[in-house]
Amino acid sequence: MTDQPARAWRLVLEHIERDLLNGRLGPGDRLPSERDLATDLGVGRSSVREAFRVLEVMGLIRTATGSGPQSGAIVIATPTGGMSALLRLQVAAQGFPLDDVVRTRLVLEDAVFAAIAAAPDRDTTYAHELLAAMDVPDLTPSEFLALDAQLHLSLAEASGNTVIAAMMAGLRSSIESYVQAGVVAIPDWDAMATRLRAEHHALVAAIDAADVDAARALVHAHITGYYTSAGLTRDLHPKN
Amino acid sequence: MTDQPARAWRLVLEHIERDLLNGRLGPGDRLPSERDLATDLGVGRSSVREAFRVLEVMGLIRTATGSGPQSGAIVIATPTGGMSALLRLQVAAQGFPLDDVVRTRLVLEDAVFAAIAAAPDRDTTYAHELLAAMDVPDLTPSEFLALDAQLHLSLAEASGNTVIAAMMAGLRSSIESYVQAGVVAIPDWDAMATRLRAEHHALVAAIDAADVDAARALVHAHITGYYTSAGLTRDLHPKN
DNA sequence: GATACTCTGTGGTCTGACCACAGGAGGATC
DNA sequence: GATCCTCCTGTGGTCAGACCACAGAGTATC
Repeated sequence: MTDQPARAWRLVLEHIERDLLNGRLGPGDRLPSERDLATDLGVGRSSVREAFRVLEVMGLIRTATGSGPQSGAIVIATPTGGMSALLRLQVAAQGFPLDDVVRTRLVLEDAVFAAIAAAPDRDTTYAHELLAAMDVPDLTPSEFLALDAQLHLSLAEASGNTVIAAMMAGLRSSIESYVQAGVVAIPDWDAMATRLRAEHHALVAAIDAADVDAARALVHAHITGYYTSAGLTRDLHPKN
Repeated sequence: MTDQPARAWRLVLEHIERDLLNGRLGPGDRLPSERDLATDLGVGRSSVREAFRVLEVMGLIRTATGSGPQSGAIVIATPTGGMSALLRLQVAAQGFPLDDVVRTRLVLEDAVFAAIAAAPDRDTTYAHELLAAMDVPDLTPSEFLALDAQLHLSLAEASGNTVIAAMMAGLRSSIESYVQAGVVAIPDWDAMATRLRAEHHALVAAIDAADVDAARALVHAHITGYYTSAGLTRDLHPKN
Protein backbone atom coordinates (compact mmCIF):
# COMPACT_ATOMS: atom_id res chain seq x y z
CA MET A 1 0.00 0.00 0.00
CA THR A 2 1.51 3.32 0.97
CA ASP A 3 5.28 3.02 0.95
CA GLN A 4 6.37 3.11 4.53
CA PRO A 5 9.92 3.67 5.62
CA ALA A 6 11.42 0.32 6.47
CA ARG A 7 11.09 0.12 10.19
CA ALA A 8 11.97 -3.03 11.99
CA TRP A 9 8.66 -3.47 13.78
CA ARG A 10 6.80 -3.02 10.51
CA LEU A 11 8.82 -5.88 9.10
CA VAL A 12 7.58 -8.07 11.90
CA LEU A 13 4.00 -6.93 11.44
CA GLU A 14 4.09 -7.64 7.74
CA HIS A 15 5.66 -11.01 8.31
CA ILE A 16 2.87 -12.02 10.65
CA GLU A 17 0.20 -10.62 8.39
CA ARG A 18 1.61 -12.65 5.53
CA ASP A 19 1.53 -15.80 7.61
CA LEU A 20 -2.03 -15.00 8.56
CA LEU A 21 -3.05 -14.36 4.99
CA ASN A 22 -1.70 -17.55 3.49
CA GLY A 23 -2.92 -19.72 6.30
CA ARG A 24 0.39 -20.53 7.94
CA LEU A 25 -1.13 -18.91 11.01
CA GLY A 26 -4.70 -19.12 12.19
CA PRO A 27 -6.90 -18.71 15.24
CA GLY A 28 -5.60 -20.77 18.14
CA ASP A 29 -2.11 -21.06 16.76
CA ARG A 30 0.91 -20.08 18.76
CA LEU A 31 3.36 -17.55 17.45
CA PRO A 32 7.06 -18.18 17.80
CA SER A 33 8.60 -16.78 20.93
CA GLU A 34 9.68 -13.18 20.81
CA ARG A 35 13.31 -14.16 20.97
CA ASP A 36 13.01 -16.70 18.16
CA LEU A 37 11.13 -14.33 15.93
CA ALA A 38 13.70 -11.64 16.58
CA THR A 39 16.61 -13.80 15.51
CA ASP A 40 14.68 -15.27 12.59
CA LEU A 41 13.83 -11.87 11.18
CA GLY A 42 17.14 -10.33 12.11
CA VAL A 43 15.67 -7.63 14.35
CA GLY A 44 15.88 -6.88 18.01
CA ARG A 45 13.48 -8.30 20.49
CA SER A 46 12.12 -4.86 21.30
CA SER A 47 11.00 -4.44 17.72
CA VAL A 48 9.17 -7.75 17.86
CA ARG A 49 7.54 -6.62 21.06
CA GLU A 50 6.33 -3.39 19.49
CA ALA A 51 4.69 -5.34 16.72
CA PHE A 52 3.16 -7.74 19.23
CA ARG A 53 1.76 -4.84 21.19
CA VAL A 54 -0.05 -3.57 18.13
CA LEU A 55 -1.46 -6.99 17.43
CA GLU A 56 -2.55 -7.35 21.03
CA VAL A 57 -4.36 -4.04 21.21
CA MET A 58 -6.06 -4.80 17.93
CA GLY A 59 -7.37 -8.01 19.39
CA LEU A 60 -5.37 -10.31 17.16
CA ILE A 61 -3.30 -12.07 19.73
CA ARG A 62 -3.26 -12.64 23.42
CA THR A 63 -0.06 -13.05 25.36
CA ALA A 64 0.59 -15.02 28.51
CA THR A 65 3.66 -15.59 30.60
CA GLY A 66 4.86 -18.90 31.88
CA SER A 67 5.46 -22.06 29.91
CA GLY A 68 3.32 -24.68 28.30
CA PRO A 69 0.89 -24.61 25.41
CA GLN A 70 -1.09 -21.71 26.83
CA SER A 71 1.87 -19.43 27.17
CA GLY A 72 3.31 -17.11 24.61
CA ALA A 73 1.41 -15.22 21.95
CA ILE A 74 -1.66 -16.95 20.60
CA VAL A 75 -3.83 -15.83 17.70
CA ILE A 76 -7.32 -15.13 18.93
CA ALA A 77 -8.88 -12.67 16.46
CA THR A 78 -11.28 -11.02 18.86
CA PRO A 79 -12.26 -7.94 16.91
CA THR A 80 -14.38 -6.16 19.50
CA GLY A 81 -11.59 -4.99 21.73
CA GLY A 82 -9.52 -3.55 18.95
CA MET A 83 -12.41 -1.75 17.38
CA SER A 84 -13.33 -0.26 20.72
CA ALA A 85 -9.83 0.93 21.40
CA LEU A 86 -9.48 2.45 17.97
CA LEU A 87 -12.75 4.32 17.99
CA ARG A 88 -12.36 5.41 21.58
CA LEU A 89 -8.96 6.90 20.95
CA GLN A 90 -9.98 8.52 17.69
CA VAL A 91 -12.96 10.18 19.30
CA ALA A 92 -10.80 11.30 22.18
CA ALA A 93 -8.31 12.80 19.77
CA GLN A 94 -11.12 14.48 17.84
CA GLY A 95 -10.45 12.45 14.75
CA PHE A 96 -14.12 11.49 14.82
CA PRO A 97 -16.75 14.08 15.65
CA LEU A 98 -19.37 12.84 18.08
CA ASP A 99 -22.14 13.59 15.62
CA ASP A 100 -20.62 11.28 13.06
CA VAL A 101 -20.33 8.53 15.62
CA VAL A 102 -23.98 8.81 16.55
CA ARG A 103 -25.03 9.03 12.94
CA THR A 104 -23.04 5.94 12.11
CA ARG A 105 -24.55 4.13 15.03
CA LEU A 106 -27.93 5.03 13.63
CA VAL A 107 -27.06 3.54 10.28
CA LEU A 108 -25.73 0.33 11.74
CA GLU A 109 -28.52 -0.04 14.27
CA ASP A 110 -30.93 0.37 11.44
CA ALA A 111 -29.30 -2.46 9.57
CA VAL A 112 -29.21 -4.62 12.68
CA PHE A 113 -32.88 -4.27 13.37
CA ALA A 114 -33.77 -4.79 9.77
CA ALA A 115 -31.69 -7.94 9.65
CA ILE A 116 -33.06 -9.36 12.87
CA ALA A 117 -36.65 -8.56 12.12
CA ALA A 118 -36.28 -10.13 8.70
CA ALA A 119 -34.55 -13.23 10.01
CA PRO A 120 -36.79 -16.26 10.27
CA ASP A 121 -35.11 -17.84 13.28
CA ARG A 122 -34.53 -14.86 15.51
CA ASP A 123 -34.09 -15.65 19.18
CA THR A 124 -34.88 -12.76 21.49
CA THR A 125 -34.84 -14.60 24.80
CA TYR A 126 -31.67 -12.89 25.90
CA ALA A 127 -33.06 -9.54 24.86
CA HIS A 128 -36.16 -10.21 26.94
CA GLU A 129 -34.00 -11.09 29.90
CA LEU A 130 -32.16 -7.80 29.58
CA LEU A 131 -35.45 -5.97 29.27
CA ALA A 132 -36.57 -7.54 32.52
CA ALA A 133 -33.30 -6.62 34.18
CA MET A 134 -33.78 -3.03 33.14
CA ASP A 135 -37.29 -2.98 34.55
CA VAL A 136 -35.88 -3.34 38.02
CA PRO A 137 -36.49 -0.06 39.80
CA ASP A 138 -33.82 1.99 41.56
CA LEU A 139 -31.09 1.26 39.06
CA THR A 140 -28.40 3.89 39.01
CA PRO A 141 -27.95 5.66 35.68
CA SER A 142 -24.65 3.84 35.28
CA GLU A 143 -26.22 0.45 35.77
CA PHE A 144 -29.11 1.31 33.52
CA LEU A 145 -26.88 2.55 30.75
CA ALA A 146 -24.69 -0.52 31.02
CA LEU A 147 -27.70 -2.75 30.53
CA ASP A 148 -28.84 -0.51 27.71
CA ALA A 149 -25.51 -0.95 25.97
CA GLN A 150 -25.66 -4.68 26.54
CA LEU A 151 -29.10 -4.89 25.02
CA HIS A 152 -28.14 -3.08 21.87
CA LEU A 153 -24.93 -5.03 21.61
CA SER A 154 -26.66 -8.36 22.05
CA LEU A 155 -29.05 -7.48 19.27
CA ALA A 156 -26.15 -6.53 17.05
CA GLU A 157 -24.56 -9.88 17.73
CA ALA A 158 -27.86 -11.62 17.10
CA SER A 159 -27.93 -10.07 13.66
CA GLY A 160 -25.15 -12.46 12.76
CA ASN A 161 -22.82 -9.88 11.27
CA THR A 162 -19.61 -9.90 13.26
CA VAL A 163 -18.26 -6.79 11.60
CA ILE A 164 -21.31 -4.73 12.44
CA ALA A 165 -21.38 -6.14 15.95
CA ALA A 166 -17.77 -5.15 16.51
CA MET A 167 -18.34 -1.72 15.07
CA MET A 168 -21.37 -1.19 17.26
CA ALA A 169 -19.41 -2.19 20.31
CA GLY A 170 -16.65 0.17 19.32
CA LEU A 171 -18.96 3.06 18.64
CA ARG A 172 -20.64 2.53 21.93
CA SER A 173 -17.43 2.44 23.92
CA SER A 174 -16.08 5.44 22.09
CA ILE A 175 -18.87 7.64 23.36
CA GLU A 176 -19.37 5.93 26.69
CA SER A 177 -17.59 8.57 28.70
CA TYR A 178 -19.65 11.26 27.02
CA VAL A 179 -22.87 9.36 27.60
CA GLN A 180 -22.06 9.00 31.27
CA ALA A 181 -21.16 12.66 31.50
CA GLY A 182 -24.38 13.57 29.71
CA VAL A 183 -26.56 12.05 32.40
CA VAL A 184 -26.26 15.18 34.50
CA ALA A 185 -27.71 17.17 31.63
CA ILE A 186 -30.93 15.21 31.83
CA PRO A 187 -33.28 17.06 34.17
CA ASP A 188 -35.50 14.15 35.13
CA TRP A 189 -33.60 10.90 34.95
CA ASP A 190 -36.48 8.75 36.15
CA ALA A 191 -38.68 10.04 33.40
CA MET A 192 -35.94 9.37 30.87
CA ALA A 193 -35.47 5.85 32.18
CA THR A 194 -39.17 5.19 31.96
CA ARG A 195 -39.20 6.45 28.41
CA LEU A 196 -36.18 4.36 27.42
CA ARG A 197 -37.75 1.28 28.97
CA ALA A 198 -40.92 1.79 26.98
CA GLU A 199 -38.96 2.32 23.80
CA HIS A 200 -36.95 -0.82 24.35
CA HIS A 201 -40.06 -2.87 24.92
CA ALA A 202 -41.63 -1.48 21.78
CA LEU A 203 -38.44 -2.17 19.86
CA VAL A 204 -38.24 -5.81 20.86
CA ALA A 205 -41.96 -6.19 20.26
CA ALA A 206 -41.50 -4.89 16.75
CA ILE A 207 -38.75 -7.41 16.21
CA ASP A 208 -40.88 -10.23 17.52
CA ALA A 209 -43.63 -9.12 15.18
CA ALA A 210 -41.13 -9.01 12.32
CA ASP A 211 -42.20 -5.46 11.65
CA VAL A 212 -39.08 -4.07 10.01
CA ASP A 213 -40.38 -0.62 9.28
CA ALA A 214 -41.69 -0.12 12.79
CA ALA A 215 -38.41 -1.30 14.27
CA ARG A 216 -36.47 1.14 12.13
CA ALA A 217 -38.62 4.08 13.04
CA LEU A 218 -38.49 3.16 16.70
CA VAL A 219 -34.75 2.76 16.88
CA HIS A 220 -34.24 6.05 15.12
CA ALA A 221 -36.43 7.93 17.55
CA HIS A 222 -34.92 6.02 20.43
CA ILE A 223 -31.33 6.98 19.74
CA THR A 224 -31.77 10.52 18.53
CA GLY A 225 -34.09 11.19 21.42
CA TYR A 226 -31.57 10.23 24.01
CA TYR A 227 -28.56 11.96 22.54
CA THR A 228 -30.33 15.24 21.98
CA SER A 229 -31.74 15.12 25.49
CA ALA A 230 -28.30 14.52 26.89
CA GLY A 231 -27.05 17.48 24.91
CA LEU A 232 -24.49 15.40 23.08
CA THR A 233 -25.40 16.15 19.51
CA ARG A 234 -26.92 18.83 17.44
CA ASP A 235 -29.97 17.92 15.40
CA LEU A 236 -29.18 14.95 13.24
CA HIS A 237 -30.23 14.74 9.67
CA PRO A 238 -33.39 12.70 9.14
CA LYS A 239 -31.62 10.24 6.90
CA ASN A 240 -28.19 8.93 7.89
CA MET B 1 -13.78 -1.01 31.62
CA THR B 2 -12.43 -4.55 31.68
CA ASP B 3 -9.84 -4.85 34.39
CA GLN B 4 -6.54 -5.31 32.69
CA PRO B 5 -3.43 -6.44 34.47
CA ALA B 6 -1.31 -3.42 35.20
CA ARG B 7 1.18 -3.39 32.40
CA ALA B 8 3.55 -0.52 31.99
CA TRP B 9 2.67 0.26 28.40
CA ARG B 10 -1.00 0.31 29.29
CA LEU B 11 -0.26 2.93 31.87
CA VAL B 12 1.26 5.10 29.19
CA LEU B 13 -1.65 4.53 26.85
CA GLU B 14 -4.17 5.45 29.52
CA HIS B 15 -2.21 8.51 30.46
CA ILE B 16 -2.24 9.77 26.91
CA GLU B 17 -5.89 8.91 26.44
CA ARG B 18 -6.71 10.89 29.55
CA ASP B 19 -4.79 13.89 28.25
CA LEU B 20 -6.62 13.55 24.98
CA LEU B 21 -9.99 13.30 26.68
CA ASN B 22 -9.70 16.34 28.89
CA GLY B 23 -8.16 18.48 26.20
CA ARG B 24 -4.62 18.69 27.51
CA LEU B 25 -3.66 17.12 24.19
CA GLY B 26 -5.20 17.80 20.82
CA PRO B 27 -4.53 17.51 17.10
CA GLY B 28 -1.27 19.15 16.18
CA ASP B 29 0.13 19.03 19.67
CA ARG B 30 3.49 17.50 20.40
CA LEU B 31 3.82 14.73 22.93
CA PRO B 32 6.66 14.78 25.43
CA SER B 33 9.75 12.98 24.29
CA GLU B 34 9.88 9.28 24.93
CA ARG B 35 12.57 9.72 27.51
CA ASP B 36 10.71 12.43 29.38
CA LEU B 37 7.46 10.48 29.41
CA ALA B 38 9.29 7.44 30.65
CA THR B 39 10.79 9.22 33.63
CA ASP B 40 7.59 11.13 34.32
CA LEU B 41 5.49 7.99 34.45
CA GLY B 42 8.15 5.92 36.11
CA VAL B 43 8.41 3.35 33.34
CA GLY B 44 11.10 2.35 30.91
CA ARG B 45 11.46 3.94 27.53
CA SER B 46 10.65 0.65 25.83
CA SER B 47 7.23 0.66 27.47
CA VAL B 48 6.59 4.17 26.23
CA ARG B 49 7.64 3.09 22.78
CA GLU B 50 5.22 0.17 22.80
CA ALA B 51 2.38 2.53 23.63
CA PHE B 52 3.52 4.96 20.94
CA ARG B 53 3.58 2.17 18.41
CA VAL B 54 -0.04 1.37 19.13
CA LEU B 55 -1.00 5.01 18.78
CA GLU B 56 0.94 5.29 15.56
CA VAL B 57 -0.66 2.27 13.91
CA MET B 58 -4.07 3.48 14.99
CA GLY B 59 -3.43 6.77 13.24
CA LEU B 60 -3.36 8.82 16.41
CA ILE B 61 0.17 10.13 16.20
CA ARG B 62 2.95 10.45 13.73
CA THR B 63 6.57 10.28 14.75
CA ALA B 64 9.58 11.93 13.19
CA THR B 65 13.26 11.93 14.01
CA GLY B 66 15.48 14.94 14.20
CA SER B 67 14.93 18.10 16.16
CA GLY B 68 12.69 21.11 15.89
CA PRO B 69 8.94 21.57 16.12
CA GLN B 70 8.20 18.90 13.54
CA SER B 71 10.13 16.18 15.29
CA GLY B 72 8.91 13.84 17.96
CA ALA B 73 5.42 12.43 18.28
CA ILE B 74 2.61 14.67 17.11
CA VAL B 75 -1.11 14.06 17.45
CA ILE B 76 -2.68 13.80 14.04
CA ALA B 77 -5.88 11.76 14.46
CA THR B 78 -6.02 10.31 10.97
CA PRO B 79 -8.54 7.53 11.39
CA THR B 80 -8.36 5.91 7.98
CA GLY B 81 -5.03 4.23 8.39
CA GLY B 82 -5.86 2.68 11.71
CA MET B 83 -9.21 1.41 10.59
CA SER B 84 -7.64 -0.15 7.53
CA ALA B 85 -4.95 -1.86 9.51
CA LEU B 86 -7.42 -3.20 12.02
CA LEU B 87 -9.89 -4.57 9.53
CA ARG B 88 -7.19 -5.91 7.27
CA LEU B 89 -5.56 -7.86 10.07
CA GLN B 90 -8.83 -9.10 11.47
CA VAL B 91 -9.93 -10.41 8.11
CA ALA B 92 -6.55 -12.01 7.61
CA ALA B 93 -6.83 -13.70 10.99
CA GLN B 94 -10.35 -14.84 10.18
CA GLY B 95 -11.85 -12.71 12.91
CA PHE B 96 -14.14 -11.25 10.27
CA PRO B 97 -15.69 -13.49 7.66
CA LEU B 98 -15.51 -12.07 4.16
CA ASP B 99 -19.27 -12.24 3.82
CA ASP B 100 -19.77 -10.01 6.82
CA VAL B 101 -17.33 -7.48 5.44
CA VAL B 102 -19.16 -7.30 2.15
CA ARG B 103 -22.52 -7.15 3.86
CA THR B 104 -21.32 -4.32 6.05
CA ARG B 105 -19.98 -2.49 3.08
CA LEU B 106 -23.39 -2.81 1.53
CA VAL B 107 -25.03 -1.25 4.57
CA LEU B 108 -22.60 1.63 4.71
CA GLU B 109 -22.59 2.23 0.99
CA ASP B 110 -26.32 2.34 1.17
CA ALA B 111 -26.17 5.04 3.81
CA VAL B 112 -23.55 6.96 1.87
CA PHE B 113 -25.60 7.10 -1.27
CA ALA B 114 -28.73 7.98 0.61
CA ALA B 115 -26.95 10.80 2.39
CA ILE B 116 -25.34 12.19 -0.74
CA ALA B 117 -28.43 11.96 -2.86
CA ALA B 118 -30.43 13.68 -0.15
CA ALA B 119 -27.86 16.40 0.40
CA PRO B 120 -28.74 19.69 -1.22
CA ASP B 121 -25.21 20.81 -1.98
CA ARG B 122 -23.64 17.65 -3.26
CA ASP B 123 -20.57 18.14 -5.42
CA THR B 124 -19.86 15.26 -7.77
CA THR B 125 -17.18 16.87 -9.89
CA TYR B 126 -14.46 14.65 -8.50
CA ALA B 127 -16.65 11.61 -8.99
CA HIS B 128 -17.16 12.60 -12.60
CA GLU B 129 -13.41 12.96 -13.05
CA LEU B 130 -12.89 9.48 -11.70
CA LEU B 131 -15.60 8.15 -13.97
CA ALA B 132 -13.78 9.67 -16.91
CA ALA B 133 -10.51 8.19 -15.76
CA MET B 134 -12.11 4.77 -15.62
CA ASP B 135 -13.46 5.14 -19.11
CA VAL B 136 -9.94 5.08 -20.47
CA PRO B 137 -9.55 1.80 -22.34
CA ASP B 138 -6.77 -0.70 -21.76
CA LEU B 139 -6.63 -0.22 -18.02
CA THR B 140 -5.23 -3.20 -16.21
CA PRO B 141 -7.58 -4.81 -13.70
CA SER B 142 -5.38 -3.47 -10.93
CA GLU B 143 -5.60 0.08 -12.18
CA PHE B 144 -9.29 -0.21 -12.77
CA LEU B 145 -9.97 -1.58 -9.32
CA ALA B 146 -7.84 1.12 -7.74
CA LEU B 147 -9.91 3.79 -9.44
CA ASP B 148 -13.04 1.92 -8.46
CA ALA B 149 -11.99 1.99 -4.84
CA GLN B 150 -11.12 5.65 -5.10
CA LEU B 151 -14.53 6.44 -6.53
CA HIS B 152 -16.42 4.71 -3.78
CA LEU B 153 -14.15 6.20 -1.16
CA SER B 154 -14.53 9.71 -2.52
CA LEU B 155 -18.28 9.35 -2.37
CA ALA B 156 -18.06 8.14 1.20
CA GLU B 157 -16.01 11.18 2.08
CA ALA B 158 -18.45 13.42 0.25
CA SER B 159 -21.20 12.11 2.46
CA GLY B 160 -19.61 14.11 5.24
CA ASN B 161 -19.49 11.33 7.78
CA THR B 162 -15.89 10.75 8.72
CA VAL B 163 -16.62 7.58 10.65
CA ILE B 164 -18.38 5.95 7.75
CA ALA B 165 -15.68 7.13 5.36
CA ALA B 166 -12.98 5.60 7.52
CA MET B 167 -14.90 2.37 7.88
CA MET B 168 -15.45 2.16 4.16
CA ALA B 169 -11.77 2.68 3.53
CA GLY B 170 -10.96 0.01 6.06
CA LEU B 171 -13.44 -2.48 4.68
CA ARG B 172 -12.12 -1.90 1.23
CA SER B 173 -8.50 -2.40 2.16
CA SER B 174 -9.34 -5.45 4.23
CA ILE B 175 -10.63 -7.29 1.21
CA GLU B 176 -8.32 -5.73 -1.34
CA SER B 177 -6.06 -8.73 -1.62
CA TYR B 178 -9.05 -10.99 -2.10
CA VAL B 179 -10.55 -8.70 -4.71
CA GLN B 180 -7.29 -8.68 -6.63
CA ALA B 181 -7.05 -12.43 -6.37
CA GLY B 182 -10.65 -12.76 -7.52
CA VAL B 183 -9.95 -11.13 -10.85
CA VAL B 184 -8.69 -14.37 -12.27
CA ALA B 185 -12.04 -15.98 -11.45
CA ILE B 186 -13.77 -13.60 -13.81
CA PRO B 187 -13.94 -15.21 -17.24
CA ASP B 188 -14.30 -12.05 -19.30
CA TRP B 189 -12.68 -9.12 -17.59
CA ASP B 190 -13.44 -6.65 -20.39
CA ALA B 191 -17.12 -7.43 -20.15
CA MET B 192 -17.00 -7.02 -16.39
CA ALA B 193 -15.21 -3.69 -16.73
CA THR B 194 -17.78 -2.49 -19.20
CA ARG B 195 -20.54 -3.51 -16.87
CA LEU B 196 -18.93 -1.84 -13.88
CA ARG B 197 -18.41 1.34 -15.87
CA ALA B 198 -22.07 1.44 -16.84
CA GLU B 199 -23.12 0.82 -13.26
CA HIS B 200 -20.90 3.59 -11.99
CA HIS B 201 -22.29 6.04 -14.50
CA ALA B 202 -25.83 5.10 -13.55
CA LEU B 203 -24.97 5.42 -9.89
CA VAL B 204 -23.58 8.92 -10.20
CA ALA B 205 -26.45 9.88 -12.43
CA ALA B 206 -28.89 8.74 -9.77
CA ILE B 207 -27.05 10.87 -7.26
CA ASP B 208 -27.13 13.89 -9.54
CA ALA B 209 -30.85 13.32 -9.97
CA ALA B 210 -31.25 13.03 -6.20
CA ASP B 211 -32.96 9.71 -6.74
CA VAL B 212 -32.24 7.99 -3.45
CA ASP B 213 -34.15 4.81 -4.12
CA ALA B 214 -32.57 4.30 -7.50
CA ALA B 215 -29.12 4.91 -6.07
CA ARG B 216 -29.69 2.34 -3.36
CA ALA B 217 -30.93 -0.30 -5.72
CA LEU B 218 -28.06 0.35 -8.09
CA VAL B 219 -25.34 0.20 -5.49
CA HIS B 220 -26.74 -3.01 -4.12
CA ALA B 221 -26.73 -4.68 -7.49
CA HIS B 222 -23.37 -3.20 -8.27
CA ILE B 223 -21.58 -4.63 -5.28
CA THR B 224 -23.26 -7.99 -4.97
CA GLY B 225 -22.84 -8.49 -8.67
CA TYR B 226 -19.12 -8.07 -8.57
CA TYR B 227 -18.41 -10.12 -5.51
CA THR B 228 -20.47 -13.08 -6.59
CA SER B 229 -18.88 -12.97 -10.03
CA ALA B 230 -15.45 -12.98 -8.47
CA GLY B 231 -16.48 -15.96 -6.39
CA LEU B 232 -15.75 -14.14 -3.15
CA THR B 233 -19.05 -14.53 -1.40
CA ARG B 234 -21.94 -16.85 -1.21
CA ASP B 235 -25.34 -15.41 -1.94
CA LEU B 236 -25.92 -12.45 0.29
CA HIS B 237 -29.17 -11.87 1.99
CA PRO B 238 -31.37 -9.41 0.18
CA LYS B 239 -31.46 -7.04 3.14
CA ASN B 240 -28.29 -6.25 5.04
C1' DG C 1 1.77 -43.74 43.82
C1' DA C 2 1.73 -39.17 45.54
C1' DT C 3 4.14 -35.20 46.69
C1' DA C 4 7.61 -31.63 46.53
C1' DC C 5 11.31 -29.62 44.15
C1' DT C 6 14.03 -27.83 40.37
C1' DC C 7 14.73 -26.52 35.92
C1' DT C 8 13.46 -24.39 31.60
C1' DG C 9 11.27 -21.28 28.63
C1' DT C 10 7.93 -17.71 28.33
C1' DG C 11 6.49 -12.69 28.34
C1' DG C 12 7.31 -8.05 30.99
C1' DT C 13 10.37 -4.61 32.01
C1' DC C 14 14.29 -1.72 32.59
C1' DT C 15 18.85 0.09 31.44
C1' DG C 16 22.37 1.56 28.59
C1' DA C 17 24.28 2.05 24.44
C1' DC C 18 24.63 3.32 19.69
C1' DC C 19 22.86 5.42 15.11
C1' DA C 20 20.74 8.75 11.71
C1' DC C 21 18.64 12.75 11.43
C1' DA C 22 16.86 17.71 11.64
C1' DG C 23 17.33 21.95 13.32
C1' DG C 24 19.33 25.64 16.04
C1' DA C 25 23.38 28.14 17.88
C1' DG C 26 27.42 30.06 17.13
C1' DG C 27 31.48 31.29 14.75
C1' DA C 28 33.96 32.21 10.31
C1' DT C 29 33.85 34.55 6.22
C1' DC C 30 32.88 38.04 2.98
C1' DG D 1 26.08 43.66 8.86
C1' DA D 2 24.74 39.71 6.23
C1' DT D 3 25.73 35.24 4.77
C1' DC D 4 27.43 30.74 4.99
C1' DC D 5 29.28 26.87 7.33
C1' DT D 6 30.09 23.91 11.25
C1' DC D 7 29.19 21.84 15.43
C1' DC D 8 26.14 20.62 19.00
C1' DT D 9 21.90 19.11 20.92
C1' DG D 10 17.78 16.55 21.21
C1' DT D 11 14.82 13.54 18.78
C1' DG D 12 13.09 8.80 17.43
C1' DG D 13 14.87 3.92 15.88
C1' DT D 14 17.17 0.04 17.21
C1' DC D 15 19.73 -3.36 19.52
C1' DA D 16 21.84 -6.07 23.36
C1' DG D 17 21.78 -7.62 27.80
C1' DA D 18 20.09 -8.16 32.11
C1' DC D 19 16.65 -9.18 35.57
C1' DC D 20 11.90 -10.66 37.25
C1' DA D 21 7.53 -13.42 37.82
C1' DC D 22 5.35 -17.05 36.22
C1' DA D 23 3.61 -21.71 34.52
C1' DG D 24 4.51 -26.05 33.39
C1' DA D 25 7.27 -30.27 32.69
C1' DG D 26 10.46 -33.22 34.40
C1' DT D 27 12.72 -35.21 38.34
C1' DA D 28 13.74 -36.53 42.85
C1' DT D 29 11.92 -37.72 47.16
C1' DC D 30 9.04 -39.86 50.41
